[in-house]
Amino acid sequence: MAKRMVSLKDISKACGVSVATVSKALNDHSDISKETKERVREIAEQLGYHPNAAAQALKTNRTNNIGVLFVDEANSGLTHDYFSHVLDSFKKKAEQEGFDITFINGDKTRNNMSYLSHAIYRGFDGVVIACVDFLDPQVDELIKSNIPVVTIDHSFFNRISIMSDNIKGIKDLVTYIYEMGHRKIAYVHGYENTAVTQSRLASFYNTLQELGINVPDEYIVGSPYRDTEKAYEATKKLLDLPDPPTCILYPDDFAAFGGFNAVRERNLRIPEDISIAGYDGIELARRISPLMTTIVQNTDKIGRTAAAKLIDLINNPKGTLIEQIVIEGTLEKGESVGRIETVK
Amino acid sequence: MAKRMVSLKDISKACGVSVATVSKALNDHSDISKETKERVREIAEQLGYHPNAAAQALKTNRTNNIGVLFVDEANSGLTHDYFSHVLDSFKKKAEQEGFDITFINGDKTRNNMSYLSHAIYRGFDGVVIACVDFLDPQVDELIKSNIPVVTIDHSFFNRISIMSDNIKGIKDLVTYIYEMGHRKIAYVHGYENTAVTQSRLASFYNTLQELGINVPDEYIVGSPYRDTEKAYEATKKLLDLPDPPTCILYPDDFAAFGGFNAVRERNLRIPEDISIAGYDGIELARRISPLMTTIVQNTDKIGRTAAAKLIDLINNPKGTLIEQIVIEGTLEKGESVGRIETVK
DNA sequence: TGAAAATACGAAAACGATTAAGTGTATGTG
DNA sequence: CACATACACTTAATCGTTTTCGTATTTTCA
Repeated sequence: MAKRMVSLKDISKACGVSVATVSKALNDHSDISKETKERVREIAEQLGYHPNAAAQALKTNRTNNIGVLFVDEANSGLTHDYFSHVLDSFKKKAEQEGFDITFINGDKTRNNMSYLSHAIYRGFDGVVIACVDFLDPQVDELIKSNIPVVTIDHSFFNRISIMSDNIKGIKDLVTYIYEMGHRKIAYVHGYENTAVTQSRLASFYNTLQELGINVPDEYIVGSPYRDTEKAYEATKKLLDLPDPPTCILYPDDFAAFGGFNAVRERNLRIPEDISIAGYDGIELARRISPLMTTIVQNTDKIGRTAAAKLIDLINNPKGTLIEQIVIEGTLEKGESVGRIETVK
Repeated sequence: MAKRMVSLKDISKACGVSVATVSKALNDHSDISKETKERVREIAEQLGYHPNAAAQALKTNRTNNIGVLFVDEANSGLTHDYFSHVLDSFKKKAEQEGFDITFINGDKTRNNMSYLSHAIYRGFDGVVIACVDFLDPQVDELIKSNIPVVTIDHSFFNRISIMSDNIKGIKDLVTYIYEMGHRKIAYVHGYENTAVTQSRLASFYNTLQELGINVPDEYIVGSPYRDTEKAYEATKKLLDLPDPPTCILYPDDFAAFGGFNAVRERNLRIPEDISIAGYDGIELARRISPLMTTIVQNTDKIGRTAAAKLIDLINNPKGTLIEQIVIEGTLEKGESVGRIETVK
């Protein structure tokens, strides 16, 4: 950064017009003649001019930069399969619209900045939040600020949120499992402090109730998201039950692989002896045989919609309607849930 | 962003001192009295002051922002397991040092900005490049610019680069396989236009030669990185050979799972009937049984080192020595390579 | 032809921060 | 007591843009 940048002033000198004119020419204002515009642009090109984002931001209060807050409990936002896909899609859409993406973090080095402080400091035009502990007061502070915000997988009063359709997802999954003949269905669910878990669990109960099936309490166990080890242990307990389930649902595909391990350890076959279903539809789940029965999240649409809505809100702070958008996943039948005789 | 920010001027008024004094107080300059500093800080806090990154950047030519260029052939830098881990580690280290992370992209909306233009526009203090087509002229332009650069997994004359140790990785892996009794070892390698592939392939040949084993040409086949399907097909061909290998290496764990599929389809057991080895050590490879025999990349160290070196270079543009740093992975023995009788 | 309107450009302030140089006061020194 | 030094500030310029308000020139049209 040692080299001085070429600025409007340099172009102005080279062109013999004022700085104001150069600025307007480059921004295609209507009060500059065609000839001048062309000349200015040409010289700008020759001189290797690049606008200075900082100066622009300072003057216009617009950074064309979106802050991203992605922190999960394991502190691995980026390596989280589901969220990295969502983020990737978000990023693509945002870039198409001329926005850059910068991560928000609670800066420890400076004045121990809060998320909000950081966002203000960087002057983000808007912020997308996902995969965080929504109970964190810092997150709350950010959400309640007057920076345009979109949240993913958690809804807030008076904010735009994009949610994957967990109700329908679980319903589709359970219904399919039911149709395959299963009546003894267990659910290793993620921990319940999140909206996601709550809706899935509710949907699980509702769907089975509608189907006229009752679920023994011991079929419902908690295990952290993305934890193969805990899922493995939970699975063994389920298999040891006097009346074990014929099919087990997991919080996500990762955890479901833990289930695979437990089942194989018992020398049981999937899906002949026991059926397993995941959630999310991560790449490997759809590649490793037996192909996982799962709900494939539409991460692409989630990310894209989040970006579109946020940008909409940025450009139109008053006119954009606050809504909660739900995006459906699709059932991937796979091979890990098998058809069984309905004994009943 | 409608609200006007509280600026130094506001503090200055409230404190009854000049703006300069406020600035210096906040930056802990030595020519401000202790009492004034405290008073200024207190009032700044009360007023909810946040520095303005744009103004600071404009004045100081420092953004405390690092640009990240991550684009792979599938255009999915973020969802790429290995790189997302490296990036995550890079990000953590950079944040610790007070830097933010912003993605570089070839902006289509503005003047079809090149990577370099984008970097200049945003005034990145430095740039990290990985996972890209290093033959792309735009990448070349960026690397040759006078912006501090660190590259990952590709080395350039006169630039700092961080590379995972592919030579040693393959050597360790092959040696282990040899020690397990295997003499007929095939290698489904990634495509050869990258430095990574070249060193691995070279190391494969060298190691086996040192061990006194010769490799039939038909044991060496190319297949894209992270492509289970192609690896699956390649594996079937290898298994159909008149004298099939007893162990197959893959470009990465993803591809190795493709091998798993092919092997299982033939009703062969891993590792009793055939052995398989991956590369990278992705999470699932170390969780799904049979545990994959693989080289676990030290993504944490790679990312951390890249960040440390880049920041070093930023703070010390002349004094930092240009070097190529190689970071070793570790052999994960796993269960997918079995011991066999050496028939010879 | 003369006034109004359109056209093309410029001057200057402003955004929020940093910093070199200058100013006035208190303290120390011989 | 005179002078140098240290201390604690302030003044003012500056970073690169944008934008409001003028102004000078040309065009339009009754």
